[in-house]
Amino acid sequence: MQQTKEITIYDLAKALNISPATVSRGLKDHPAISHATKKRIQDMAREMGYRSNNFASNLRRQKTNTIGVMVHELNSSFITSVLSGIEKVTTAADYDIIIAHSSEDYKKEVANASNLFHKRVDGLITSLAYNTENLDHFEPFIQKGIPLIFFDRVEPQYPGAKVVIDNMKAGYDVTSHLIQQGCKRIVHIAGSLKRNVYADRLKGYRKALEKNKLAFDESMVIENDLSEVACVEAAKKILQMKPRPDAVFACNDFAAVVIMQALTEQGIRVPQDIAFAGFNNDTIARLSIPKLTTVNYPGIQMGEIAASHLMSHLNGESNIMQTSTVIIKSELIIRDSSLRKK
Amino acid sequence: MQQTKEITIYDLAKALNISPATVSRGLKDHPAISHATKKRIQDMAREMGYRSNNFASNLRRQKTNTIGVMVHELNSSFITSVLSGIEKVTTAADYDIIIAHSSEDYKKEVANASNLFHKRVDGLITSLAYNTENLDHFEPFIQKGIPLIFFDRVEPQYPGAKVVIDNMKAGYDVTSHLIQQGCKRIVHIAGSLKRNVYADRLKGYRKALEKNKLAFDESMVIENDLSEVACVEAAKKILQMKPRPDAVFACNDFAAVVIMQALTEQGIRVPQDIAFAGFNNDTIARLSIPKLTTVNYPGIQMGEIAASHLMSHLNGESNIMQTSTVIIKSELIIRDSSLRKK
DNA sequence: AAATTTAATGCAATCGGTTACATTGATCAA
DNA sequence: TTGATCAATGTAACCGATTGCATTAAATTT
Repeated sequence: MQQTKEITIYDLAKALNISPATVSRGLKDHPAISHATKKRIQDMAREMGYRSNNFASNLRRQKTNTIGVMVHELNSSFITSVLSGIEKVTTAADYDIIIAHSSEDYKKEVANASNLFHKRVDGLITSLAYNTENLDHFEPFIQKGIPLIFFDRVEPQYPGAKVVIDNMKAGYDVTSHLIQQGCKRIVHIAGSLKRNVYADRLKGYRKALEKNKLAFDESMVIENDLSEVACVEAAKKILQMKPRPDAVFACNDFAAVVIMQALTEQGIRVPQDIAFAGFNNDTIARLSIPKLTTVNYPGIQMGEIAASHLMSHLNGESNIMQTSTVIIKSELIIRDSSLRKK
Repeated sequence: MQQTKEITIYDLAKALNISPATVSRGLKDHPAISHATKKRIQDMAREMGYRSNNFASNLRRQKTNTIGVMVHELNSSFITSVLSGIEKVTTAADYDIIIAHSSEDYKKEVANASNLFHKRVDGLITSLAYNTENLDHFEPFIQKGIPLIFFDRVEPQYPGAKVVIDNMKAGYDVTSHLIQQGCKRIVHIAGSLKRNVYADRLKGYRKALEKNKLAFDESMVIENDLSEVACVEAAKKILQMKPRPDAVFACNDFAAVVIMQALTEQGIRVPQDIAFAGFNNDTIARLSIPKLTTVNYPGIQMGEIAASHLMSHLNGESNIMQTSTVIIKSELIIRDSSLRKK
């Protein structure tokens, strides 16, 4: 608790009998400072326990070297992959990141945006919350010309930079696969259809049905918030459907596993009675019994691409507003939950 | 991209023909400012799109109103619960939090600590990484009197504030439960025994064996990093043990489920042939088949307690260095994976 | 009416780095 | 020898909000 007084470059300057300017330069390897002086400065800094004051520096430089990352949740392996992709790139470019999560809540997303804005991040990477209604909270960033890049859950109308996968194609692929396995009555569990990712997967689902001359039945699509409670509810609904569906394509792995479990408890066999497919390739997809067919989401790559676009914009090497949407490849991973033919 | 010039309190002052000091006070509801003036200031601020400069403020106040939270991973529901507990308390106290995660890597933990130190957080809440060897990287905080509070994974030697559960008791309870279910050859999957949480659970395991007059067999304890690969490896080892074990008590749910799945694939029935218990009550414990017996970790409460201790220290209401260890209650959750008797 | 208290606002120094623009002394070319 | 060039360092003005200490005017007391 001895509350050592904070050492500043002025203290170092006095101790070394040189000017604060020289100290400042010496600490950051400025070319004009002689090697000998640099060493003296750095040694003294270490000895006296100096730590630079970021605020003073940021205040003067009008730059924070920090970027904000806003996500809807932390607890999916997709999101943590994206984060690690972002971190890899930003760390290399000597930027810090501040992670904010909205717990899928629009209001909290708004609060987080405002917070990051006041923390003066140099740029922002974002995936929208489940129930985000508009992009007004990003206006301040746009006004000040702070670069913005959306990934995964994006707003189709927004004209700026986005990094996504082709959700329609992925939805199409999953559904086609189920059809190939002999399924004809496929339930689709969708998240909020306001979100591009869910709306597009539904489109892909419909397209696959059409292509295979299967009728689209509105009552086979269940839109909910993908929570455990909602999925247990959905499972009940599925049990009551007549004739019974022979496949479930859920918009994420968690939902798929919850429903799969609820049905298994009722004595339904997977995949023989009902085949299952999820989305995201979360850890749980490998740990369920049977293992879950899903779509691999290249999270790390997504994070890397988003971050490196942002970095190159900040370096003036490119303009993010001219960057069109980047679409990353995803891939279907077939596992036991949908394999009815060998 | 119009890069509007940043508005400062000086601009507001000029526009309103008053002093910057009054503007500063008016913006933060200082009692000495008249109601009318306050309103004029706040209206003008809104109109001109003013945003306060945190750096200038922090620099002047020598305080950031930000606390750092360092965790080993983000992808467990235990950790996200702790975070939400912390957020609840800090938000109410008007503090921001910066979350840093080490991906279970000591080096990254060191880097994060240094980063947060330079960001000048007013306090730090931490759970150690898997392979953290010492607490040297916290020295700077201690030197400057920045309050520090550890939770969950703590260093027993550290004399300051800690929030933990009674891991020994929890380990004892789990093991006793398995024994009650008729298990006599119980494998224990431990994480790094350098970490208190794992070492203590092992102690509890041994104590329960002793109490029930079962011999402790070193070869029944497998210490690994709890990764998927290591657990698959462990499952193989278990298969080769003769006579075959009749229970597995793993130090987290993920490990338990991975091993359970690997054994199930070999035709072993759970819980009849081998009973299972995990730890943490992660989501996956409810989604596995059979559902997993585990120990509930009161994450939210842990976060709340850690944060509120920190807040009251920062408010000068108490001294964190005098706070002894806080032990929170955990509880055994019995599910199908260990129920051999009804 | 004079003295005192209270309310509202202003002045100016301060927080600690950064950097454009000197300054100094030394080295080199002519 | 003189002027030019260069390397190394110094000077001082920022960046924007905060706050102790005035100051002024209005309200209240004596």
